[in-house]
Amino acid sequence: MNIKEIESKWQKYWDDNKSFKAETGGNKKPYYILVEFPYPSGAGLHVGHVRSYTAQDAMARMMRMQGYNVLYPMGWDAFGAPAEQYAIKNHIHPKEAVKENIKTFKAQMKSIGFSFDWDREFSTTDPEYYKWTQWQFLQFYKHGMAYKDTIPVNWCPTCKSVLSNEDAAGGVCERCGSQVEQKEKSQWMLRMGDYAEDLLKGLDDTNFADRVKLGQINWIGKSTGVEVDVEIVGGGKFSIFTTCPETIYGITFFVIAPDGKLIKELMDRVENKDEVNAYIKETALKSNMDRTELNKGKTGVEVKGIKAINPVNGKEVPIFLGDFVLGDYGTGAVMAVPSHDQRDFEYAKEHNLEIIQVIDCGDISEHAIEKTEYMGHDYKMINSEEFNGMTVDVAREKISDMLVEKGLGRRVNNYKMRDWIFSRQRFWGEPIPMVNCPKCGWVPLNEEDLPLLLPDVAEYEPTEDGESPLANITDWVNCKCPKCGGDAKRETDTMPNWAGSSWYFLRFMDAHNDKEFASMDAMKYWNRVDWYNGGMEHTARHLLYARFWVQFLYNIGLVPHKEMIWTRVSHGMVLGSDNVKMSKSKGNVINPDDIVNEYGADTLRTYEMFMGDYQMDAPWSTDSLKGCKRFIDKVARLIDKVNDKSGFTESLESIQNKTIKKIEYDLTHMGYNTAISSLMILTNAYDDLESITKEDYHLLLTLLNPIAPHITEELNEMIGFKPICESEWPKYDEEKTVETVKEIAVQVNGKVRGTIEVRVEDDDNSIKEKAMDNENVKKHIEGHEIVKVIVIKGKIVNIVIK
RNA sequence: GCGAGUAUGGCGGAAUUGGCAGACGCGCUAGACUUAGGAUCUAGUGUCCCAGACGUGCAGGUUCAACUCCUGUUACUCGCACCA
Repeated sequence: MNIKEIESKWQKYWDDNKSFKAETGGNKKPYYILVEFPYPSGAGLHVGHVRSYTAQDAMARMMRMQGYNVLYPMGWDAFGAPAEQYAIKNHIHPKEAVKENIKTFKAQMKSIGFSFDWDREFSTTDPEYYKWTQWQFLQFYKHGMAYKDTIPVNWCPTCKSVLSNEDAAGGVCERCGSQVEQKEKSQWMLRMGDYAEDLLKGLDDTNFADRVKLGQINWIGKSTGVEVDVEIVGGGKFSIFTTCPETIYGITFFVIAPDGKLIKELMDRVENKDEVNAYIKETALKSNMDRTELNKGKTGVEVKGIKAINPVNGKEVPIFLGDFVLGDYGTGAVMAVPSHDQRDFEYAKEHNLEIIQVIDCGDISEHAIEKTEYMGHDYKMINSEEFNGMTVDVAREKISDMLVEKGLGRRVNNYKMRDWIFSRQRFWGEPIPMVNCPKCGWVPLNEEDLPLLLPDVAEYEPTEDGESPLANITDWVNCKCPKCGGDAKRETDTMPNWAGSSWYFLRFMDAHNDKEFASMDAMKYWNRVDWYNGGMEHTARHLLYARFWVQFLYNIGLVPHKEMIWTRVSHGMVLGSDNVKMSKSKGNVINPDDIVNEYGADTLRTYEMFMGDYQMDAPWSTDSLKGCKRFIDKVARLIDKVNDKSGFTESLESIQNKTIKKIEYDLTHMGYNTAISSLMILTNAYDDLESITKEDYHLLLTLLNPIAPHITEELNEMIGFKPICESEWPKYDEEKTVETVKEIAVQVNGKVRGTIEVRVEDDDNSIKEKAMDNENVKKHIEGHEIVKVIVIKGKIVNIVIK
């Protein structure tokens, strides 16, 4: 039989026998392994998918044999712009395109032999699924977690389309190259900002890899500081946020955001309105553009006619507009202390403003000396009235206390993470189940009327003014208000791609439930995702959205844990053989189908596990792939060496036990490459012998099976064993993993001068004697004084001489 | 700029804890078997001035012993980028 036949034979066997079906319940210990479900693009499965799916597949296959009830599901994250674009071009419904793509992806996955439980398969675009995404949105709404707000969006005047930040990179429309503008739009928002602290704390209840936790922490971006009220000369006030209250006596001006609310309020009193308005306009054009290039200098204008008062010393200072201050972070206004903030320093130089040093930490004539440089030193305060002479960290606390006591300020935390903009002006997404009634305002759909289906039409160009294509479909838009029954209009925006992927792992626990998104019983049984693998590019945003979503569901009593994902790891990319990211334009794309056809699925799987450290990027190498093919062939050829003896070959005992232990460790610690290496070593040990027993061979095949499941099942059947996927994982004997006789190195002053054979039972003294007795060692210690001899059992002997 | 990660032969990469650096594989060299070899097998393969010395980006340090720990530094990759 050739490889193709063998592979389809076993794939059919697994399908027919539902070998990998995960039942909810039972006595076995549940274990939930999850890989990120893919976006089924027209390009088909990528070799990068194969890498992580194989890794987790190997883990799943081994753990099933070890007696776990393993849930290893697969589904489709199929809403999104590419399917919509494709559909517009070809005048078909995106669901048709998605159906085709899913078919391709599924066939590809099956041809590689992943042990997914296909009975739990679903797509985020299935009405049975997005019904519950909509239902959950309604819960957000009902708990005051969803609201409408007017915020600027990227707008391409040529394409008449709203663009994502990625599509508007550099301030130019990715599709047509026109200048992107800012347009105000009313959008649905989720109050994710309220969860910042909980999302930070929740990390303690996870086992995420350190670099993943750090990514989350950085994205949340907590900073602790003081919010200070500032009076305006002649009435009025505003607040600023600072993380450096110790520098407050160094304020020489304030800067407010051109896109903030404050300047609008003050506009009546502004003397140079034209200049200020021009600057506001200029900023609007610039915002969201790649500002790096544009901000070599610090632009800004003075707001003439208005002065602010430094709350701690009553000093009157000017107010400026500056686009480096963001309207939507903190209070939209900052105090400027040019002596101790480089950005303020540059601004002051540019606009000829006063610089007052308040920390005696050296020369500031060339650049500011910032917090990172002055904190942690014993620098003393100067020019700060009663705080003069205090060290910086003492002054920091004292000044904060003083501000709070005098009612001038409050200690607060600020977060970079904002509320979640939840509206997309797209057709191919979950419709937001809200109705706008002229009498009742925004009214949620009744839960029993879900799902709110997407209309079945084939034409959906975006509207002239940037509304979602749904706005053109009047039959769909016009509806009755669920509350008063009068004429009303539906919300035409749809949800972002991130919505459906924020809870899909819960659905897998109970995929066919039509009463709930998933039953509490099923979720309690599976407990949480034990092991979640995905790309580094999703460890910040997707994971954060998913955690936020789950924490909300937990708070309203719908899921059993506040964190439903225990371990999160991320894999490296598979690069082209030229060591850069695979892309059509570079012509370095490898199609997994071609590899399966030419070399077989087992070889592809083995190679992708062997190619390098799982967590790091690795370039594709067809030569290396061929090496893995040779290895598989070698394993297959060993069948000719199988003899009639029973039991295991004695001389192999130690290496066999060691290999079992190693594979178990490696497959659960992402050491896939070294797992294969140890299997190669075992194979070579077998190959060195005249013959091996059936048991020997069966063991090797079992150990290799999680990685190369087809050929191992076939060979295993040929020697008369029942299928490996229905067998138990072998057990090793710890005592037998230790070699009784071992060769260790003898060093003299840290340099290897010889080796000796030691037995496990040898004591330090006899090892020492053996070491001193070695011919070459003798030569090196002759005539020298021996200072000491270090014996590390089973490892090394080091003789220190003078 | 900030944060994180990485750096080991010609190449991909090993080295659970500080304990013989280069496992395993690729590539390469020589040979065997062959009508043939892009099959298979055998031997070799870090560098050099080869009884020895030097070698894990670079410069120091700690230690009997450092790829591993500490200090400084360089380059590259990724993420965020005026976050007060």
